[in-house]
Amino acid sequence: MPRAGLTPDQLVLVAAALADRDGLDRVTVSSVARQVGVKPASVYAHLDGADDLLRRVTQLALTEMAERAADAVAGRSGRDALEAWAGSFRTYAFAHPGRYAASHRPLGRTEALAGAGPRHTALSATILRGYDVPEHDHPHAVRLLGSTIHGFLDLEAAGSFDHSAPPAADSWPRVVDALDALLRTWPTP
Amino acid sequence: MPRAGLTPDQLVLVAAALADRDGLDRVTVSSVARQVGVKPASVYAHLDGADDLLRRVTQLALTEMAERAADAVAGRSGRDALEAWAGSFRTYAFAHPGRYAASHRPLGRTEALAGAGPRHTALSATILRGYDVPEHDHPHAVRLLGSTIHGFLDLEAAGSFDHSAPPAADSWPRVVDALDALLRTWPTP
DNA sequence: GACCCAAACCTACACCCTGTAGGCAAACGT
DNA sequence: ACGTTTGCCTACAGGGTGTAGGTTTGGGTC
Repeated sequence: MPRAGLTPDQLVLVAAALADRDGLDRVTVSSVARQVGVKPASVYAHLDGADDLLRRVTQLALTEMAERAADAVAGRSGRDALEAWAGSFRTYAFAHPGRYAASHRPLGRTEALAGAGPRHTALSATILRGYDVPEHDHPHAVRLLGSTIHGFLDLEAAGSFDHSAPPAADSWPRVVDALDALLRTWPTP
Repeated sequence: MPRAGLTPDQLVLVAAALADRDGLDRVTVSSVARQVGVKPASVYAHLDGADDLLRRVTQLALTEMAERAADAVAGRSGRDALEAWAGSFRTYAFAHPGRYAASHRPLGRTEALAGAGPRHTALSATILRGYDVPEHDHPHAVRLLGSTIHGFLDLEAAGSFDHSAPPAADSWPRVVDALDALLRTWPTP
């Protein structure tokens, strides 16, 4: 019986590919083992079980999204930056639906702070720098942006927009428009 | 062995209660059977398996949410209506986290149209009636509202706001403010 | 009131996934 | 060449899904 030469990172990449192809719920220790031609028990030597596997896929997705978002924002500001930033998430969600779904899984405080979380925070701050939102409202504005973008992509992926016209793709630019308008005329109570 | 007198609706209520108490992922044919004091196989006489069970919980949640939202909006308009409408979802999400999670599960076209979907659509239309959004932009506006509210509640439930100040509850009114402002000054490209 | 039948619930089973224990063999260092 | 470590294995326990087929229960019928 030849050795497959497994590594945790390789297994995580396989799991991510499987998530994108078959859906996140089909990612199991067994399916990953099958995919790499190994028995399930062997996987446990490299990963701490199913939870650990999924947590790592989540981290991978968050990291990849932060990279792509940073690339998209680079050299842009204001509305351009917002559009590119939001668009990078949508592109990623389409290209990697399983990874994107994984990115929503709750993480512990430690993992969240150790992973790509801070990079996402920094990127949001970059976006806001192009607008006149008061400093102390930044957390609210960041949460608003995150909520709207996440909500839209989540509902779009779930097919919630499929039952009414027009196509979801038509609404996306309007949603980005709306967020831009909102940041330009940020309401203070 | 006395009869338990199971009905599909009763099993779905048990499943919903289980979802709220233990999390949606703990809702299985087996756990529901255990809860009502019956063997798993017996449940299959009343439901078409795990998928059917979860689909029915989804429908239940959507229906309950439509009812509460309708109650909240009744007699209000404009900003008041928006606030009450959005608030009803948040209240529901807190009171019934498992049901709320179930409400996100994708439904087939037929089920979506047969269930509470149209009632939610009608309610959204009621909200928009209090603002001057052009008729042909209504779908976009509805999607924006839905995306932001769903996104916020989803991220809040996942604990994504727990790692930064201030508490998520502080951001909620600001998000509703923002949506109100947006609908009042709806941007047309 | 006895009887019959359909429904409700059961046992038993096959299959898949998780996770642990312990075995064998390949690769590595000396 | 020879241990030792490491990688992958088999075997198994435990739990979930779903099916097949048996048994009991309770309501309708005469």
